[in-house]
Amino acid sequence: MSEQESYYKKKQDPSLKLFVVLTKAQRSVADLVKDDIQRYGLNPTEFGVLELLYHQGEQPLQKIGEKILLASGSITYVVDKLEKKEYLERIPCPNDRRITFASITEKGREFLNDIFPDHWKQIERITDGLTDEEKVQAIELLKKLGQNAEGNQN
Amino acid sequence: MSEQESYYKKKQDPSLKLFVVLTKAQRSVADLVKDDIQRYGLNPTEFGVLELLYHQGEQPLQKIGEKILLASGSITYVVDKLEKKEYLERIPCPNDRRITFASITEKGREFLNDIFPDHWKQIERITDGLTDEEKVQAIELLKKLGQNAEGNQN
DNA sequence: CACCATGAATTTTATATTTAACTATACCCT
DNA sequence: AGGGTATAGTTAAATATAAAATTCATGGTG
Repeated sequence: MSEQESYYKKKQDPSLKLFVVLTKAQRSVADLVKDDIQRYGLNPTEFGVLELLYHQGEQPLQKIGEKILLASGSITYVVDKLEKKEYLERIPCPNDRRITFASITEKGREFLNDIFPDHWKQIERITDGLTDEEKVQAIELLKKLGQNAEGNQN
Repeated sequence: MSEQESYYKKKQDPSLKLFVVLTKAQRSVADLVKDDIQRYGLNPTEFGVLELLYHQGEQPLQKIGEKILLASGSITYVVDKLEKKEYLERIPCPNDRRITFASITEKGREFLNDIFPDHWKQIERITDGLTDEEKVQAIELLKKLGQNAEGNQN
């Protein structure tokens, strides 16, 4: 089989196609969500950290890294930025002096309360290419795909 | 409705859930593909550019940026790197001296021919959480989602 | 108790990417 | 032809992220 034939055959392959289409869709969606978030003066990472603290309460920096998938050095960096904006504060752990908690401030909480409604509306708009039934389908498939891929990490 | 209730209600919302799950799945998959590509000494962007030239022939740098969604400054950067590795060369356009083409070299072509088979195998492995039928379903849904989101960019 | 392996956070360094400013060329248009 | 405007690519600066080295604290074990 020639190079060209081999390529055209491969382009039909569901695995490869899925990878390409997953990449593009996520990129398109993420770019629009990013535009939305930037209007509020945050980038998606900062927003993600703040959201985490809002919903799950104060966390050791370490844990934040695990949940948001960010290297420890990067955590220090974004927590610094959020602290400068006064949306969170560092709280030393009394029992274990190696540990520092990050905790959302009242200002941070109010900030999120202010922007959530419109933010959610934007996400609905951005994803309105699919009906609710299709979204549920997509969620199931993506969950399966993602969980399996994670498990493969060795 | 309290903040907490509002949050828990929102967590059920298919749009928001879809966004979260799309982000995570893509991240898991992309990380593994990245590991695969790095074994060959490239990062995903370099790989993407090279693949584009392999499949679609020489391109004005400008066009590469449009197709890969990369700012013009970044194009210069990755094309420089690929040129240093001798996987591509710059070719000035004779008709329009503003334009420079990037063209894959023989070395670059051989390189991709060497790695494609295993690369495809890896992608199959990474996506094997879904059956072929599910992949086809997911492709349709993601295509629809992505195209619609792109259209929203105004 | 003293030592050492581990773990958490920071610091530093490297890499990737975007944005903005700049240069050169081409096109238009009267 | 000349002047204005748009386009391609590069350069430089700013930002984001990852990777590696460093510091400090803890807990276990000989």
